This record gives sequence, C-alpha cells and structure tokens, in this order.
Amino acid sequence: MADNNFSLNSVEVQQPPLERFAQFLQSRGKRVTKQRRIIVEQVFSHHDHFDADELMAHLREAIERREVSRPTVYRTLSELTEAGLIRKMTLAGRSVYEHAYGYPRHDHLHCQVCNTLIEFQCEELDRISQTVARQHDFQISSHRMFVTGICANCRKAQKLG
Amino acid sequence: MADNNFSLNSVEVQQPPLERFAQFLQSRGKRVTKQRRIIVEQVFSHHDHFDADELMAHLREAIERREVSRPTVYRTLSELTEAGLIRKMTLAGRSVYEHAYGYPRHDHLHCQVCNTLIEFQCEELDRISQTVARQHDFQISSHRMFVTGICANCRKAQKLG
DNA sequence: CTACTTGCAAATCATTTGCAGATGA
DNA sequence: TCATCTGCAAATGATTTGCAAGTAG
Repeated sequence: MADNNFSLNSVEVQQPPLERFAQFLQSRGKRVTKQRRIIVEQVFSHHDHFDADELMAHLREAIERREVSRPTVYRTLSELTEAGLIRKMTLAGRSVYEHAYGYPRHDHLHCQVCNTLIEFQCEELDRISQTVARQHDFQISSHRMFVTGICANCRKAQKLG
Repeated sequence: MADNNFSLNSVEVQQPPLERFAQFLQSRGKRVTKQRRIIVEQVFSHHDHFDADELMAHLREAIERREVSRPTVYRTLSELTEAGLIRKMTLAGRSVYEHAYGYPRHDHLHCQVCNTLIEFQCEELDRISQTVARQHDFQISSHRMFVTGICANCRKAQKLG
C-alpha cells in the first residue's frame, strides 16, 4: 500500500495519470516512450475492469500500425501496477486490472454467469482485516474480498429462459 | 455452496471422504477407479493447502509406477472440486486447493514473502456479504477474503537479515 | 460387454523472454 | 551518445485434449 503521493485529498486536483506515470518512470531511470503514452491514455480513457486482451482490442489500430505490440502491453501493465496506478487481480486464472490512481478503494461482487464485477465499499472490512492481522501478528499490506454469485440481470434472464 | 449432505452437525460422525466421493461419482454415472482412490486418499491424508505439483510430488511413487498420471491428477482435482470435497483458489496465477469436506469455512491471511496461507474465521464476513448482496440485488453463492501482507516469521527473518 | 477411464503425446493459452535494431534523454 | 525500449519469434509453464488401449460395473 505504498502511497507515493504527498497528498490525495479528494478536494485537491490531481495530476493526470500520464504525468504521474512519467514521474514514476523517471524515478526508475526509465523513459517515456510513445507506446507507454498510448497505453496509459487508453487505460485511463474510461473507468472499467479489463484484461490484457481487452486492452489490446482497444489498441487494435495502434497494434495494426505496429506502434504497439503484445509484449509491450504486458510490460506496461506490469509497470503501471508497480507504479500503483492500476491494481491487478486474478479472475478465473486470468489477470484483470482496474484503476487504482484517483479511484477509491473498494471490493467486488463477481457474477459467475456474466463475469461482471460490481464494486462496493465497506469500511468494516478494513477494521476486520486489522483485527485479524493483530491476532496473528501479521503485517497487512492490503486485503481483497470477493463475493461470488449471480447478479440481478442474470437472475432475471434465467427466469425468463 | 451446494450442500449434498443431509446433516453436517459437527457432533455427528461423517463418512470418510472416499465414500463421499464414491457417492458423488455414482450420482454422475462415473466410476471408482484405482487412481481416483489413490488421489483422494493422498489429498485427505493431512490438512494442508496444495497445488497440483505439490500433490504430484506426494504421489511420486504412484506416478513412477505409472499408476497415476499428470492429466488424471488434474481431472480428479476438478471432480473433487465439483463434488465440493475440496475448494479451489487462485494464488499468484496458480491453482491452490484445500479441504472443504469436514472442515469449517474460513478465510486467509496470505504472506507474500513465504507464500504461506494462515486461516482465520470471521462470522462478520458472512453478514457483510449478505448486506452488500442485498443492496445490489445479488444472489450470493460464496465469498472469499484475502488479507495480504507479511507473516510474523518473515518479519522476524527480515529484521535479522 | 461396453461405456467410462487412463496414460501418452501433443495442443492450448496466457504470459514472458532473447535479441537485434530503434529511440528517448 | 548509449542505455533503455521495442517488435518479433520463440520459449515457458500450467493446464487441457485427442485418442487408442485398459478396466469397472
């Protein structure tokens, strides 16, 4: 849960993701390249959950133009995760990402029929993590809760079917 | 969360895993074979978290004797999961299993250094799942909570190092 | 008997890596 | 300049599948 920001008060303006990423890259002696720019812009163009393939589908044009390649997409997703701009989770064996930068902490309901993720916030989960961690002399870095089941839409569809 | 048992009161005796599995197999028109017996016996010989490779390591002799093969181990793990005898989770891209049959529901602390899973029980998590699910008109089948961080042992080791 | 199972070899599939040429600071 | 990057092709590693021979009921 490294917070490299001096301030994240929600009232304050926050630098755009690309700038934030540029800082991170610089701090590691890495470079701001055309492909990293393209990928970050795409990732933060809208809020959503996505995996590498879905991201590449959105980048199709750039990929066909040979401006971005599959390995670079994977490499950049790792860097963005390291930088704390996105968060990675594993869903059915596949890596799925979501925005972390500028987006509030939350957990998920996962519909096992349509595979959708529904976000929810619950302060209590933090409290519980802390209590349990204390009991086991465990140093928390983060927690993740998934509630699996069937969403309202899919239940409706099933009844109709 | 399908419960195929008529009763799971902890005071009552419970049939051995192999018998339970035999019932499941029969109900599906499947057969009790030597390899399924060997694998179930091994899986339930002690309580632990394990992945396919670790299980195969324990089955090394049978594998060398050509009594059990890698595909059969994978196939049987799937069946045991379907039968509800074991539970599957994904940890760092790898499938990890644990006993479900005859073992109380729990969640995990996951040490990111030594990769150990520490179990804990917390009724409140069920209550929270239910509340959240209700808010989103979501039908729960189960939940899973992971608290990631560093366990006491690894912290000690790090201080010494 | 004969449908279900198995081991084997080969296929998959997501993700990663080696490398020679390209490029940002 | 020159270390960092990139695309390409190929490697990886866990898991799965097709298939002919084996076996449970």
